Amino acid sequence: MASHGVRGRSGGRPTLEEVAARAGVGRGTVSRVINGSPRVSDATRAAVQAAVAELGYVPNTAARALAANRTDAIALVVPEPETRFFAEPYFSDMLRGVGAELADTQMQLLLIFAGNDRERRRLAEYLAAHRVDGVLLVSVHADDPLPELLSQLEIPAVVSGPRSAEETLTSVDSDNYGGARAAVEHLLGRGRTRVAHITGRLDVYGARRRVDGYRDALRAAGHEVDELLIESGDFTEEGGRKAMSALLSRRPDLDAVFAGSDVTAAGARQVLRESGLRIPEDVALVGYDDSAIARHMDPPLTSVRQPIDNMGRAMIDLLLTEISDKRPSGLRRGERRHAVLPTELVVRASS
Amino acid sequence: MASHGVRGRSGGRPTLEEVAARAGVGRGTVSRVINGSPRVSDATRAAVQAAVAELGYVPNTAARALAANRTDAIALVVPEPETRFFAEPYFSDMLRGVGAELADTQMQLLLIFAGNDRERRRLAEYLAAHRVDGVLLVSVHADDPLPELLSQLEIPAVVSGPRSAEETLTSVDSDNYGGARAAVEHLLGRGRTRVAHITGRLDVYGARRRVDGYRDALRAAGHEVDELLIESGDFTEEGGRKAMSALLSRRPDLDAVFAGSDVTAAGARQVLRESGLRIPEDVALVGYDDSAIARHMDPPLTSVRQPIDNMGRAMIDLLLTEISDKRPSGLRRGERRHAVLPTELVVRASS
DNA sequence: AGGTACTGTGGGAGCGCTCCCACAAGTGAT
DNA sequence: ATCACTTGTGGGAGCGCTCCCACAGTACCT
Repeated sequence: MASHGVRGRSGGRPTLEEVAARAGVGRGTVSRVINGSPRVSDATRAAVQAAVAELGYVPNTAARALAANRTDAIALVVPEPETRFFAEPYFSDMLRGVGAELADTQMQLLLIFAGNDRERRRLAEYLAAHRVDGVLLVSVHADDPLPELLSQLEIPAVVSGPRSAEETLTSVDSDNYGGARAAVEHLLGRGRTRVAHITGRLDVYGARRRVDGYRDALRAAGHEVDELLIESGDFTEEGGRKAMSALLSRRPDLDAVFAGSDVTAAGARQVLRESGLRIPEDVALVGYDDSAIARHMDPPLTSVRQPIDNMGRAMIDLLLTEISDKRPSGLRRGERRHAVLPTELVVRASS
Repeated sequence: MASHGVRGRSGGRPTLEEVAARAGVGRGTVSRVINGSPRVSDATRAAVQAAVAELGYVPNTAARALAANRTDAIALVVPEPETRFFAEPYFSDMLRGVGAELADTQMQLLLIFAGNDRERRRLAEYLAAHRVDGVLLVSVHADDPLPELLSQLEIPAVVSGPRSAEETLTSVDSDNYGGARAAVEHLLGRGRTRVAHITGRLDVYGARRRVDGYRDALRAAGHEVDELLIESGDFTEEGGRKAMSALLSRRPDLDAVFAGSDVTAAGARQVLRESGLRIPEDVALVGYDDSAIARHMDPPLTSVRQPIDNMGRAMIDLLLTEISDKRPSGLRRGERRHAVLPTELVVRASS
């Protein structure tokens, strides 16, 4: 009878029960101490902590997860192939912020790629098994079924880069509107009067917000918006080249360009050079993202920096709130939250 | 009484018991089907599978982990800061291999950085809590306490790049000896007779093996080893420059250089150029790693490619075997294993 | 006929925790 | 003295699974 279920005993690790015995208290009390409940007297707490230290007690995560119905893990879902993940600094910055914010939590971060169908199916299973308490979604496409799945499964989730102004998921974004506005105001402040804009992909909400910022900056400064100075791009270098050519043929007298991304700006720069225009003497150029390209361009590119790591931190913040809001059975506190973080204009030689 | 412990019920997910009831069998039988035990009749299996499908049953990982004393998760531990992880293609290649090999398993991969003391402490706690069934260690330093901790906790582990010929952990490595030997034989085959070698950091086992390969290739071809043609480097570009200068001053008549890494080769190349020596006409150059540098160098660099993604696959393979060897209580089958994967010489214009 | 073996199955016990009810003891208002 | 709280504590029940023992049924030897 004594030697009945010695089977598992997970490598002889001490259990809550043993700690309780050692400290001369009940199981519940040890649990309370471990979980930081305030309803424990100081003396008892000290005794329990001593026992924990002596025995080298470490809670069994699986048992906790089973009893409490939570996993203490959250997933960072990257809906891109791994290659892109490594190539774009966006993700590593994001990961850094997320990691930092999570460091003094006991939450575990899982990195999950969902770049192809197979991986997406696996992710769906994973979520169906409720193996995480919450999900961080970086850059979702407008038609992605994932958000729907998440709310169906009632899994808390936070998305970076909302899909629209009516985003249903809690979201974190940088201030695209404000960033664009600051960029244009900077150009106007430098005495430029005919500021063009090469947009990003307009099915991306953030790109549309940048256009809004561009327009409002002009209006606020008393200029009227010349639609011929707006040309849509797609975030790529090639798109930047095409758009720049179009703009130059329509408005050869333009004296500044605000590009939707640094890469786009790089494309625009090529065309400007080929047209014999000097940067910034003839045409000032401003990009967006403040990526490595911006720093290494000739001349160095003025650009709008997004606080990506802080976005990561904010995402964790919101997610943890959602998770704990959900915990006390049923009733949900707080509304859908949308955090918008300020951007910063980094002025360099191109403007 | 009926509504007693409805508390958790994890979002109303069906349980094993419910599947059993639906299929008209016992709990044990369902468990057997789920876990692919062969001791189930075909008819019963079909009935259970139908019930599983109808109910949309997904096993509860926590319960399984608790009962079976395993986690179905393994950790990929990167003993470097995150920045390095993103910067070096080594890790992304490794991750790709690991991911691919794990794809048709139900094992979950955790990526854990242990670049600073804080992270290392966190990792230690993590391992102490036995939150993973096994650990993949990529590139351990000779004095790292991690291997010791792992064997103390009896956690299966596989390391890439053994620390010595007596590595105690199961290891996977590429054939440094063979790769070096092939490189040197290639140079000799091209008619070079005075082949120098700039080594890697000699506290790294793989670098020492490359020196062995270099020596043996020369001897096998009937040359004797000229110690003045060997200069130690440290895998860096600066180290390559210094070593090359030293070699040139000692042996101005050398006609080939085998460098310990592509980066080292890049350093050597600079010095050769500055000395007015042409590559490959005057001096042939071969690197190691076949990194992006090699392809983009002028002239493109002949280099030894390591099958990093396959190393990742092999590591998973070995780790899974260790884990399952450990499972059936106590007795360990098989010895410490050391896999060595073949390298490939990629010939380009520099030799 | 009796043994011995194997196949397939049901279900008890137990994994280590959290949750919550019960209850003792103390505190203050009535 | 009584009631009503509050604070601190113990421990039962239960989370959903796996493991393993027990046992019925069948098959194949002596």
